[in-house]
Amino acid sequence: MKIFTKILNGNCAKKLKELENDSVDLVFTSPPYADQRKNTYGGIKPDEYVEWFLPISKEILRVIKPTGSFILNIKERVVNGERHPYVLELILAMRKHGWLWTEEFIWHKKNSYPGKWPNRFRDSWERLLQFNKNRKFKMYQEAVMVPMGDWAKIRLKNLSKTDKIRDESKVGSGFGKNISNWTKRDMVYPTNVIHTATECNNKNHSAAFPESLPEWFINLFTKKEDLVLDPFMGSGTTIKVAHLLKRNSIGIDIQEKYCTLVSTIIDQKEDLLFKKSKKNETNKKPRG
Amino acid sequence: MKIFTKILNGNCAKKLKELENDSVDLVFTSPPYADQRKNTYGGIKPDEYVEWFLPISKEILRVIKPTGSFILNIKERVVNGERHPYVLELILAMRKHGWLWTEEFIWHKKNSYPGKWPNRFRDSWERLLQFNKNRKFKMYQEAVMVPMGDWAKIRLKNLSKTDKIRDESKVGSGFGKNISNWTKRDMVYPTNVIHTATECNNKNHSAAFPESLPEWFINLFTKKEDLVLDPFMGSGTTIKVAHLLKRNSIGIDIQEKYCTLVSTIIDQKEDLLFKKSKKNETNKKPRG
DNA sequence: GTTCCGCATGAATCGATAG
DNA sequence: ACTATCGATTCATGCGGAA
Repeated sequence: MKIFTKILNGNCAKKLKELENDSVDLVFTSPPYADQRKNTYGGIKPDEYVEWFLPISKEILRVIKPTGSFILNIKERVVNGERHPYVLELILAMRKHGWLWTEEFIWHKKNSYPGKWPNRFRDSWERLLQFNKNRKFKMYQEAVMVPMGDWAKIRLKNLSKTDKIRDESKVGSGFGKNISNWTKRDMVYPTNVIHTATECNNKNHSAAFPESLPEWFINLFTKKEDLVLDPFMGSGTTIKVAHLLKRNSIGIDIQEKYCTLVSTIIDQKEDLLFKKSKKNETNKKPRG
Repeated sequence: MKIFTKILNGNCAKKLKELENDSVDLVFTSPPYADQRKNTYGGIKPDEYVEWFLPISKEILRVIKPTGSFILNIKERVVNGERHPYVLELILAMRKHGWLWTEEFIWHKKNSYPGKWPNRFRDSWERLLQFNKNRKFKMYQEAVMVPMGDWAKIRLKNLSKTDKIRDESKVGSGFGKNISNWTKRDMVYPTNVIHTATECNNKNHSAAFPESLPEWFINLFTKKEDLVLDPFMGSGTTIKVAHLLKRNSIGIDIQEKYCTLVSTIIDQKEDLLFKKSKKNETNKKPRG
């Protein structure tokens, strides 16, 4: 099984034109938010954000497979004490151009940026918007099942303490039966709220999101040898995870240094895969 | 201190006209979602939702104080496999009519039990949209401070049955010691993600949300003797909590049976307060 | 080999000050 | 009046060094 990883350096609106129609299984990306990343993307103004993003979303719509999914990680800024509506406007605009707004996952960032303001608490969540070309898309739900977590444990404990069978009728819909099934299994399906901490430990290169985020969506929407695309690659978290999970991938970034960096890392990993017998040459802490 | 609780029976668009300008400190409500509660509100169609809600939101804008807040609990339905955009359109429309969209809190319903559909996981969150008349509004942030900014941990601390279970993957390792650390540590401000278990304790009538939800916002945005309004009262959770927290309140509902029921409950509680020889201070720190 | 403490560091936001 | 920049605020996390 040979996996390819393509890194393209340039403006993604242009570079996307080089890709074929209906060829990508999953687009997972986190574009620069409005007024952020000024040094690299020129800091798109909130009022111009939709206009800036629409041409890119059109290209993504072209290159994605009818069965593919587009996950867009984005959050609106506060402007003059108010949430700026550009994300809402973007969703509506993308729908007009043919995208289906299938779902909105919530990424709950447990360690969000600190701060206290008179009118506001810390913003600790971001949107993960799912768009599709078609009502029928591929989704491998079993790939992201989780060990039965807090919910089930607490729930089961409470149930066992009180009575199991009586109260179920009120809640309805065979609640009790399902419960007993779940106790036999160890895995349950997750919900549409994902909680992960942001990684603040990278000394060399800060990633916008932790690896577990693209990992979850790559497992959910692709299988091995499928094609993953990140048109705003940045430090390459998506691409690296895709490679690790044996998915083909294409990353695009406007900054050459990121492209070089990610290429190097991917090459190193390929090397490691080859030399898998000698596992101790990594930069991991040598025990003793 | 004499607290009043007014229950109005009728269509809220009309009944709201009886209220005075700039008189309400907090509106907390959960309107019927599109296509829900067909028997009472005629099952508003998603496509007509904005049109239906706008006259009501205008009245709310009129009666709310310049320093007041409007918390709208709402979530869009899935229609034909796609999230319907009526909530997004509503936010944009309300902004055009003068509302400020200050914040979007996320209510994470932690114990909504797992479930799945072919293309969809369990939906375990809802929007709590905050709208304001003015950039300057009242917010009593200290009233909702928590020991270490995570509600889940609070819950774990309070639930002595389950105090061995940790929210995340970190198991073992002196969990009990950590608990004692939490109690020593100072109070911190929460974030804009609210975790609450969905309570299933209402025997007679299903409430849209647990009491802890309006409690949090009433504590955050009002002080004692302020006025709380819920124009879609339903089973009256908001009104009951407001009364408990010594806030004046007005509840409106189109169904007479709800109005009668809530009135009865409030009266009963007043009786209890009398007979209990006023030993009723909660463990919350009193304000004002 | 553990456990514990100290420290740096984030897709931030507000209000004040300066041009 | 409007934009641009700066300082103050604040907390979960994971690392490294120390007991």
